[in-house]
Amino acid sequence: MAGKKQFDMDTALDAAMIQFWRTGYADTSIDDLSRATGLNRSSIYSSLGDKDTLFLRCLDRYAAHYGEKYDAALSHAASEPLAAVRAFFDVTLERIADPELPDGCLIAHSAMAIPALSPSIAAHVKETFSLQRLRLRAALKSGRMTDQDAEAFAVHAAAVNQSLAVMSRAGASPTQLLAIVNVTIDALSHAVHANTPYPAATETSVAAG
Amino acid sequence: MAGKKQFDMDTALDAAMIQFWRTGYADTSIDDLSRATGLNRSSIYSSLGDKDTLFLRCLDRYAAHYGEKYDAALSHAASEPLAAVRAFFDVTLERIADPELPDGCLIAHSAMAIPALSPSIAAHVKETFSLQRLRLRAALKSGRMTDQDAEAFAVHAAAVNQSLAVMSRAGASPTQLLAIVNVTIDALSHAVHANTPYPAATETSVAAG
DNA sequence: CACATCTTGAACCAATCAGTTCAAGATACG
DNA sequence: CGTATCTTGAACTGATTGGTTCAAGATGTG
Repeated sequence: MAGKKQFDMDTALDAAMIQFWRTGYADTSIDDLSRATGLNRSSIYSSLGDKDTLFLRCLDRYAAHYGEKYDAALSHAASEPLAAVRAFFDVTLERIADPELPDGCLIAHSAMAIPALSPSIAAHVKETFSLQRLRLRAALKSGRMTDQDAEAFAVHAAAVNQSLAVMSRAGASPTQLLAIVNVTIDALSHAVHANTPYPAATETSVAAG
Repeated sequence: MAGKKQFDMDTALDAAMIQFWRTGYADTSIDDLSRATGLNRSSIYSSLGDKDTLFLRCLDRYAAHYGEKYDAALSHAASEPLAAVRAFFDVTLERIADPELPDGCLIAHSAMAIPALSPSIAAHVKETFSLQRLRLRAALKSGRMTDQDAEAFAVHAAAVNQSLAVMSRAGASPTQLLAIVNVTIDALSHAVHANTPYPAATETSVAAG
């Protein structure tokens, strides 16, 4: 088989990304990637680059793909901040619930491995984390929230969001993951209502159904 | 050098634990452990066991050491639930702030790596996570909190607690880590006060100083 | 058919991995 | 001193790592 493009680049990159996502940088060998993509060992090097280059591409691909989804979820934060943050978390919860995809999170896993990763990859991971926080902060600011509260809730929500990845790997049930999120949403609800001229504070239980 | 004990077992185990803690199971070689403990390669095998055995011992050591600290922090949860949970998080925050110790968290890192770990180690990690949740749940139940809320806040607090490890590795500042915790404490405060016969609800800002 | 292009598999390299073995040396005790 | 006990360093095995090279074969185009 040769002549012209023998494989779909997007499909191959997705397969590599999912492999890194599932087992992380350290526990993924070139042979694993070869098996996952269906590409030959030498084809990977010629088409996808060496391990570090490929990992960076997968990192960017992951960040871009879910970054778009997070952005879309938060897009109506100005009018409906609570629903927007709820939608934000739903992106992660649905991803975890999808049996086609690994649980965990490529970015969180990479962050944990930073002391063992190359400086350039580590910088990339930190950048991605920072972007997530800024994404949330901008959304919360666009809603009715003070700068201070937006800053605090943004970093909190970013932390809780990636904690879902760890908890899912540790065996937490979908119900428990939802409970984790609900506490945060509830806290956000109080903060939002505190800044609202209308005193609309209906106490809702935080426990997950 | 021979005759009788040439090294302190506790010191060696601590050194091995810290090495695993810093770089995780996959990125820690026997040579790394040899360097970290100061013990010879063959001494590690004869005294500390093979890599899996040693890792399990370090996992248990870590869980026991910080488990005690978490228990102590939560011990006065019945009378002061808010302060107890605050103290619980402080155990983690102080550990992260300690320059002698790695940031991150051995358990969280191991949980992330579960798909690549042996089943017995994976089970051990999940067990440790479960224990942490139960520890928090018991403490919250001993305070003025419904079973439902205690369950929800327990899993939320466990998630937020380990998220601090990931966020610290991702470059979050101590101020940001505190902000993450403050949102949770604030949410807990609302839930506790909601169940209190006295309506003592002073709205405190969630932003970290 | 012939040529150029691309992919493939396999062989190969040096480094590192976990794990074992063992003679040499240092100590404690009789 | 002599002997038993323990630790040590180093050598070694076999497997795996990331990475490279290249001849063979399959394809599209002229």
